[in-house]
Amino acid sequence: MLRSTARPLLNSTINARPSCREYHLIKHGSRPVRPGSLPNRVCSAGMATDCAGWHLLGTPREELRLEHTLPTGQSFRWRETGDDEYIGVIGQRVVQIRQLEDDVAWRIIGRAPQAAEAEDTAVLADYFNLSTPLADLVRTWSASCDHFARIQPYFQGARMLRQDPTETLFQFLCSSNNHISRIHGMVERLCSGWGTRLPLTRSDEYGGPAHHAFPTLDQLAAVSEADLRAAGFGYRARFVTGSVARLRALGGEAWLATLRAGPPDVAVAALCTLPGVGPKVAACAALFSLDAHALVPVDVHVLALATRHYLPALRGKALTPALHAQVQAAFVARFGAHAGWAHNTLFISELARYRGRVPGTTRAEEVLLARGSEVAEEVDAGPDACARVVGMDGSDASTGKGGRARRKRKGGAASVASSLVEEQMELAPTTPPQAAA
DNA sequence: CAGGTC
DNA sequence: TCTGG
Repeated sequence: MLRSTARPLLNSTINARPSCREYHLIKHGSRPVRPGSLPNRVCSAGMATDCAGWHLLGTPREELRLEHTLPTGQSFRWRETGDDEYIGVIGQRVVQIRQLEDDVAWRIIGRAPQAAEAEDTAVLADYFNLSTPLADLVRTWSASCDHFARIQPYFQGARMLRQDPTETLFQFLCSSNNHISRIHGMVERLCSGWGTRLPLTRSDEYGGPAHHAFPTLDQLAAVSEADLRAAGFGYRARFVTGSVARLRALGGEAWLATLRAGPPDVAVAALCTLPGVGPKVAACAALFSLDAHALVPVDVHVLALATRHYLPALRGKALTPALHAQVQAAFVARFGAHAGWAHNTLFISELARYRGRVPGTTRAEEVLLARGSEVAEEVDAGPDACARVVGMDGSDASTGKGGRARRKRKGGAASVASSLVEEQMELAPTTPPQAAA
């Protein structure tokens, strides 16, 4: 399942690293990690066990930052277990992973019996999509978009994962009309309730909860709608049971995997035939698991940033399938074949927890981040360098029809102004990007 | 009260 | 139409 047939698993950076070397720069950001909290040495696959099983991924910080990749909404299978450290499940393996100053260390702490140790390195490289050089792409995106260039240094290493298709589809079935925290719980209950338990191999060092593989389609077929409602799925319970049935009729996991080889629009169309799967969920599943690197899942936040920077004429419009397509086209026109990856960095920069991280953000943008795009002109009419319509014939864009005339916001300019003050006060002190130098 | 799909 | 924040 995790075996890649479409591309080589490793890049030269990974292969070229030393087999076993000392940790030199054991730091988190600017804080040194206390001695003894990390193993003395790390090893490549197959080395002796005195290295405590740790390996280096070989990814400098421009290529992978865990905090921008694991807890930012593309997977709900990771739990933060420490400062810049996570435990999660990749396929049949329980993985402990830790951010270092200019690399990432990992080790396997549990596995199914059939998960061979010899495959560990390849499985990790595949999951983290290491054959795609993020830093090179970032340079081209920064040249194409001033807004991207400005925010990107604060969100380095926001890498797209290459997750299992079935797992990804059901994770994002849960995501519709829902928030990250709740999705996390639903996915966890799905796995612990019906997935195969993965035995720990280092139980002496780990006292946390048990870990489970994501349930197979056959295991999911045994789950009733009532089970799922009891597990807190709400009306999505029927989406899950319905999609399980339809998926099995179509050929199960193997059929889903064939979508990787075909064009992205075919994958999206196929996914949209499943109950509970619309354009957004389909784009998530395709981008996060089916190698559809150009796809952009358009939710309300992505729509907001797109109208702000690329498609001002769409301001105030509803998120219809046609609009979804327009935003998708604008992203591809600007960012190219890996537009979905570029969108990922932009999406993260919009998350509430990162608000205020980019210094010099205009007052208008702060209001927009908090309130949506409708009030932009009331506060700051300054045009952004990116705010040009891209990849459209201009039929609707030039007229602005249906755009700013319809403001359905609650509260007028006065409330905007007062919220501005609140916003400014809430802003965190401007922290420089940790690796801008 | 936010948040995609039917 | 569900439920956590």
